Amino acid sequence: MRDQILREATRLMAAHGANATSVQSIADAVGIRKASVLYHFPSKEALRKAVLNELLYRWNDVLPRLLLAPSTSGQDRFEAIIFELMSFFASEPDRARLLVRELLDRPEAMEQYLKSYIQPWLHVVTKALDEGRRSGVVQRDIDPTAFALQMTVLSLSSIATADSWWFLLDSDKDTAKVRHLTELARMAHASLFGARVAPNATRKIGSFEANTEAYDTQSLRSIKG
Amino acid sequence: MRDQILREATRLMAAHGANATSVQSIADAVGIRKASVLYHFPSKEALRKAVLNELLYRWNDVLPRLLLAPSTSGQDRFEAIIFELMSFFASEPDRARLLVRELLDRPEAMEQYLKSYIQPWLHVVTKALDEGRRSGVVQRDIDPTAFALQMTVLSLSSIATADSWWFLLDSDKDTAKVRHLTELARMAHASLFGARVAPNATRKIGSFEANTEAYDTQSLRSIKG
DNA sequence: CCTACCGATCGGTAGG
DNA sequence: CCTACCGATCGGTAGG
Repeated sequence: MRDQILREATRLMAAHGANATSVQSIADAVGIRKASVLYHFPSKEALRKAVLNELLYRWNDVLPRLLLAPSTSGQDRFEAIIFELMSFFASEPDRARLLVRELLDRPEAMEQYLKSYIQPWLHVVTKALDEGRRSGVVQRDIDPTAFALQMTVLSLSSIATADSWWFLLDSDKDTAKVRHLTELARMAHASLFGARVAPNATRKIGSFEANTEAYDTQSLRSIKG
Repeated sequence: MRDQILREATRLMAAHGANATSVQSIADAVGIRKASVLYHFPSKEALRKAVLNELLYRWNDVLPRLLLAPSTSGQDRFEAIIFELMSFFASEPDRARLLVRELLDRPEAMEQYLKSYIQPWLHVVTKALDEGRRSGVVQRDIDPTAFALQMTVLSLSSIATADSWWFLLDSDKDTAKVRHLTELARMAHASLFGARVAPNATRKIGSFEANTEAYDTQSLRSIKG
């Protein structure tokens, strides 16, 4: 039951914001009384924090795959990191929406979360980018930390707001999503390496198309690569 | 008085969201009674729409400079468009915050706004990028419409959420802002043209530093180029 | 632009 | 996990 409350709270808070989500609306979605929700979570604030912690806990599932990977400065490594980043949000857009809302609603409170969850990851990526820059693989005039942050914000927020503007991209929602993620990956590649997309990048982008099925909870028709 | 209400409403709704901003809090900020706010604007919904329309009206100030410019496909033109885009949000971050919130809160209602205000602009930029691509100035594998959308979303949302994460970039807020905008411009350039930053791009980036003073309403110390 | 007031809903509690 | 209830605040109105 606790999990069910958490799931509905995540969905509603991602859609309308934590402030605009009443405890009553969560209770209705679960099918219980409001007082019962407040039995599992002592206050609405506690529920909000639980939702955010659950989200960041999932981030810890994906982090090790990035941090423990060998610290080479090859293109493959950077492609993999960007792929994981995009997949994390694309596979569960509510995460993206919730995070953007928290960044807007509680900037000072998010600092400690970013320090715990993003700072270490950012440090490793910055180091790898610096190496790549010295060895000439990565563009010389890049600002490694700023680049990593921008790519994170771009993945996060473009997926969070996609429901509003995908129609500008294509009348078919699935096609729009593929074009959205493909161009995102291309921009990341070009920003890092400058030149045209390498063969292996095309392979990576291809896997987005397979991954797109998990982009939304709605059932999506199969997409051909 | 109407303008004063509109100004405080914009500020509060950008900071906390329209749903979380009470008419009472706006009245308090202006220094009048709640009923007096509802004399100038018949309902909270009308006030919210007035705030959004005011914002989009300002967008119409910047649009002509982009649409009426000669439709060449040179690098200068693209640099100029991206500069206007970034300046529009950087000079008034409340705009960015408000727009991101609206995109999240009312995706279906935003469609008509995007159709009126973004679609025509997007069409022109797409055409120019297509020309540039054919003439070899712009990267061949670019998706023009998706690229223009991504750059808009990136400028918009990175400025909207910057208060949360600028400390990850630099302990000095002004320095962080300059690095943020400079890397944003570099990414746009590299995504478009692939190679290193051209001399004229450096000039453009330089003007961001002057522009940064308007980044925030807080007083900022002078930044050296 | 104000005072005074409306019903509805808010987060939360008592008590079982 | 429920019923029943709390004071506070919500958007909005009547009437001046």
